[in-house]
Amino acid sequence: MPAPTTPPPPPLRDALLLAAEEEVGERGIGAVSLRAIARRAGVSHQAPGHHFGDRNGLFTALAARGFRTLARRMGAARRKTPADATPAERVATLGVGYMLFAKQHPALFAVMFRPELLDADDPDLAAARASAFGVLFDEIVAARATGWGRHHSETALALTCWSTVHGAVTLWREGTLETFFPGIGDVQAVAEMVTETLNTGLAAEAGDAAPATTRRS
Amino acid sequence: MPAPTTPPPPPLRDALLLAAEEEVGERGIGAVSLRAIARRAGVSHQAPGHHFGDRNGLFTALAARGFRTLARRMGAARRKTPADATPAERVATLGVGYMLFAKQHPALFAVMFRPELLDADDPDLAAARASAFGVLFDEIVAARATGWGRHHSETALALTCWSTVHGAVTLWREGTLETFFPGIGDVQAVAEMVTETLNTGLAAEAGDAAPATTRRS
DNA sequence: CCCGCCGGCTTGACAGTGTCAAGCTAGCCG
DNA sequence: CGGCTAGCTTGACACTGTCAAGCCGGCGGG
Repeated sequence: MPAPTTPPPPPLRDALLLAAEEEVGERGIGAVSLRAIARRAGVSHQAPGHHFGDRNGLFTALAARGFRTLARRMGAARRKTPADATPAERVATLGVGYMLFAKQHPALFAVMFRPELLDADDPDLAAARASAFGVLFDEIVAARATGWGRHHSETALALTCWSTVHGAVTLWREGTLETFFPGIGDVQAVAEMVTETLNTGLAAEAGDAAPATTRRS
Repeated sequence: MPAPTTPPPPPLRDALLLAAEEEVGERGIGAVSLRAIARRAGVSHQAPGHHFGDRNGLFTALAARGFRTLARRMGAARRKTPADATPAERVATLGVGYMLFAKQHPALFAVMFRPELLDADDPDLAAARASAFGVLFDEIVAARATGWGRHHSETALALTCWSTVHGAVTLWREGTLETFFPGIGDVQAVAEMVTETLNTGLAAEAGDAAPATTRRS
């Protein structure tokens, strides 16, 4: 009874998703068409429609795949952080991982947060998205249990951290950051800057003589 | 010599931009077409092309208009803050204004940050965008001069604040926030939550007995 | 053995799209 | 009065997403 419900998925499905990712990466999300994807995969113009129903169906499947690899990537990043890392560092590592993912898989990231391309109520997409977010949320809950950000609700912490990295990488992708902060550098630099600023706290410094620092060394 | 370079712009231009905004608001950014905009404005299918060159030309003009009203709105919000407000409050007010703008003008906001719809090197768009960002940046520089966030560069502060509010409102618009934080409330509530969390500082609390607070009362 | 069926994919058609090219018309200047 | 130009229309074309029907090879039951 390995998988009576899902017989081995036809390889064409995966080939189409791969072709879609490549096409988005080359032409850009605004100029991609189902027919071009089909051409790239070497099949008929309607093959995507056959497998995914319609346009949104294909992009939904692609986004779900994106959320799954994001979850995997963040999980791996978390596992690789040294055991003696501070809670702030652990959360920051996850944030940097989030932003690096967006750089390494621009086509996936472009689709994942474009609601008009997605079936909002697709259960597979919802599950994939939840699993990715769960990695972040679990880490924040664990960090808060050690005192980090303990004066805020878990909701407020997760919301703010996620918003910051998501906003930063979104603006970076558009080239907006490079326009307003010339020479600001790569995503890595941007990521470290925002995570450090967020972690250190702003208002607290106005009254303190020494800044509360994030790094141990 | 009032305006020898720009003769009074034909009213149809404005009518088309208005029709475009309405159309985006109703059908959504993904389903809007030049022909539908022309129909709504009661003109021929090629009138938009005549005035704006092509699809991106129209959306670029619309985005520029959006950045101008955003700049105006943030300027007004800044002028309305009480004279005895703390620097942190002044910056937070601007952030909340940014997010409220996105709620009140969803169609404009949708176009403003969608690079594949815009002519990246349009000077009018660049100027409008810079003026909006300038309001935020000036406020942050002024706040930092009083000690707020003084251990960070102006770049780091502006980048982090902007990223946070931009990310929060982006995620909110997609409905993602309501999915993961059910009952989190309106943009206003989200905005106050992230600005307060950002202002208070996280890591600082791990070592301090009392939280560094943002509010005076 | 053969016949029908069914999943996987193709072919054909259609309305709708963005854009190029040419045409129209009203108002102005000489 | 003749021609020019700005502002808009009309016509055409290639391309898109999607609906409908068709093809075909392998499988199970008689």
